[in-house]
Amino acid sequence: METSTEKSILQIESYQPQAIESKWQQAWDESDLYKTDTSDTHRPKYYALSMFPYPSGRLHMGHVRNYTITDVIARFKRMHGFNVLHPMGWDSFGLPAENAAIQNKIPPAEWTFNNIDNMRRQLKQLGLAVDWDREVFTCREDYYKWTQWMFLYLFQRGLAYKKEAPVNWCEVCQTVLANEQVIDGRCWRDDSIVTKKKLSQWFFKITDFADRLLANLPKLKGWPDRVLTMQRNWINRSAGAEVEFPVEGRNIKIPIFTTRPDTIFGVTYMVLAPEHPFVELLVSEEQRESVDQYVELTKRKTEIERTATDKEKTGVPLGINVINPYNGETVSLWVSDYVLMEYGTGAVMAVPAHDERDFEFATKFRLPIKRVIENPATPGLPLDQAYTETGVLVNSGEFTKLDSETAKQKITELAQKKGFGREKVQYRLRDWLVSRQRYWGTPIPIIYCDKCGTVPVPDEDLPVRLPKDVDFGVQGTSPLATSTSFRNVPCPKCGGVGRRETDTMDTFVDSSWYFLRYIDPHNATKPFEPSDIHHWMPVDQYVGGIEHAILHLMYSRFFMMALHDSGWTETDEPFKNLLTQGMVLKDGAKMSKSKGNIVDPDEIFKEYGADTARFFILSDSPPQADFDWKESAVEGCYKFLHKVWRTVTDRKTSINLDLPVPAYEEMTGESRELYQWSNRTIQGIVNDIESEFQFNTVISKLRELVNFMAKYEPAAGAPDAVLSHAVSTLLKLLAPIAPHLAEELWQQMGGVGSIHVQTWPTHNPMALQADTVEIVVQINGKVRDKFPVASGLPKEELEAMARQRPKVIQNIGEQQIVKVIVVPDKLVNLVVK
RNA sequence: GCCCCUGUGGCGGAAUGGUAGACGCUGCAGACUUAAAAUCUGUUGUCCGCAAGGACAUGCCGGUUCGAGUCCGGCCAGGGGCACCA
Repeated sequence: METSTEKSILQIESYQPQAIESKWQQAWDESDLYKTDTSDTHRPKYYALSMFPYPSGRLHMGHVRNYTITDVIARFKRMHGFNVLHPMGWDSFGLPAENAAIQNKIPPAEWTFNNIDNMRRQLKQLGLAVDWDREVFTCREDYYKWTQWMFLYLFQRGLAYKKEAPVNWCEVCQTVLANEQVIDGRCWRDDSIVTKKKLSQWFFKITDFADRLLANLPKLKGWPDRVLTMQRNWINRSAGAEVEFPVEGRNIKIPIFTTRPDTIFGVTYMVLAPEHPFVELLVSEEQRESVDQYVELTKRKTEIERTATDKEKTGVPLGINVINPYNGETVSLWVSDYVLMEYGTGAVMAVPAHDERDFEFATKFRLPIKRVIENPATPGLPLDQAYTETGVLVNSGEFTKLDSETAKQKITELAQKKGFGREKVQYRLRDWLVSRQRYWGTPIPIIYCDKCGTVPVPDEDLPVRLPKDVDFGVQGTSPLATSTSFRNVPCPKCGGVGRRETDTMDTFVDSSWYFLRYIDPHNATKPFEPSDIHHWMPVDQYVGGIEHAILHLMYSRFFMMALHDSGWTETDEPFKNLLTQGMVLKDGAKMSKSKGNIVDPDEIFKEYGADTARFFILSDSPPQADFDWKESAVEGCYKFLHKVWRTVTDRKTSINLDLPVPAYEEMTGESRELYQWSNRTIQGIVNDIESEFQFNTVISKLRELVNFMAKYEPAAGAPDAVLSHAVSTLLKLLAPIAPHLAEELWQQMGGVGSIHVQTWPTHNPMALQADTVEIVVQINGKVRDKFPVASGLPKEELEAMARQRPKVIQNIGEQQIVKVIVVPDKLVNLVVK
């Protein structure tokens, strides 16, 4: 039986993560260890940023992974002498708070702040080196006041406007959605089918920046290719021409957009989108009934039904012709839903010979197919499908025999000269719809007045506060409309009767500038101080999920450009380097409530401690790849941290961190080898971190070092200088990943000051190479023998040694050595014939 | 259809053109223990062989090279983005 005294001694001596973690978290907090003085410009700056969380109430492993990665980077940079800014905040407006309000009768603010309190506790338990004085909350007045300011900033520059348009409506969320929030015709949030509604809504003119958003992409060298490609696809620039086709017998011209003006002599009909205003205007009396029917039918289709590519083409003629301005030919005008009103001009010239869709349509409705580009593979043969390549023009009047590229130019030039067309660049990107018919968001600071029209709320009246006297359950309109005190206000311009805009902003507006507020979070007179932004922006390393590849990352780029253009920021790109971390899986499957395979961070903290969680989540996969959470592997990490503890504390009597390291030349045997291990580890880890933060290999190198240390027998009697150096090195290298354990051992070994303000160890270049190396002997590239040798021997000597190896002699036999390749310290390859 | 990424043991994954499988997880065998836990040691790609050793192995087929997981060309498979975008 052990006595209680023995037990307590045992407890102190063994690794107790929970005890040391809360102890150090408190100590760091009290000593303001992680506060950032943003006015200190002596040290180089480093801005490490995680995508801030939505306060759902509980941290999930995706958060743990995201914030651990950023935290390790921040700590690593701090130990490298950077003045590091590593903030945290809350993307705290949004629909779930409102749903909770309806379901549980809790005010959205209360629900949100309760969640924040719990999640902040969890983040602190994770041991993040975050400056909590800079915490921002997008749902708090001191933040959304400036989101409103941003809206007005855009409004005053013509970049925020209201228009009536067919917009995406989600029946479940009871609000409109931005194009970026509709995925395959479904709502990004709840997967329900999105319908079109014609509504008057606020938009941000992101299309004004389409070219710049695209042109800057190659400059973002620190971004993953994947994300750049996604943004490029989303913006989708096409260069071509706009050409006007006059309507026969009417004084109307229909503009069309085409990327293939070289095929314009092959136009055999023209098509309008069903929503095109000219449909109503141009339809003949005979065709009116069938056209009306067709348009009506289209309206009832969902976006998914309409845009299915495998669907058979449908359409109706309008009973009127248009004239091709190039050759005077008259061709019939049709309406069909394969033409989209939102893209180009909502009208297309149809060239069935050289466009697949037109070919299909023309075949079905027996419309003429006229070839104007020669297919070199089948010259003169009838087309059985559209030939969509470029080539040499035929049947094209004066442009015949030109190649497509030249023809495009000349044909466009002619239109320009004659005034019926021009060069045009078209983007797929649409303006960003920012109105939401929801309560829990930033109110749009606009007042409508019958006399003055749309009036911005003056800056001094900001913030426009969210009212509390609202009915959350109201359908189809913003709950803000149910507050009469909110809604009815005097016009700021004339003092007459006015009424407030009752929609709130898309929460993506809130998150489009939060990284600027962190730099100057308490500024009461401006959203931020421009000179501080100049120093701190761009963000040096942004870390977050791939799901924001388009949405948040493009919106933020747009905001930055808009702010830059009036001198508010020096740079026009917010994020210099971007790391998109992979998902956290559990035994190969995505963690989800429905599968019941969620691993709760709190349980892990309780059972193993935060250091194990941090260590494990970095260990098994590189940060960009998906990560599989395996219980047995967590256990392995926990055991390793115990091993670190034992390895260091067991050798305490041999450790003196102040002891100078003897000259390398004087080291011998095991201790010389240990010193080499320490130095190789330092160099290897720095390389791993600098090449895209490969923390998984950082961890394997730490394990190798500890494995060697665990077997190392310190010199008896006096403190061991080389071992002390190894311990000091190990703890510093471990500090960013397992900050609590490293701090505790550092203090126990007599370290001065926090380990987290120590300078990162540097390697001794002399000690990187082991004293003996194994030379591989290859014959014709195949390994035939190996032998140990002192490192650094010259090539000739290695070759001579290799030639004398019995195995080599035996293997070569009668054959002649025709060539020898020697890689010093590595291999000798004998080429024989 | 267009564009991007990824293919390596039972698993996660390592490999500046130079010993493929580091480091782990799992499994197996053993030591310590009355026993268990913890810890430690060995072993763990496949096939042939008692062994020494040998052959085959990085999705497939070619090429460059003294030497290819790595570079080049062509396929195949998986994942992702865009898509009746004119």
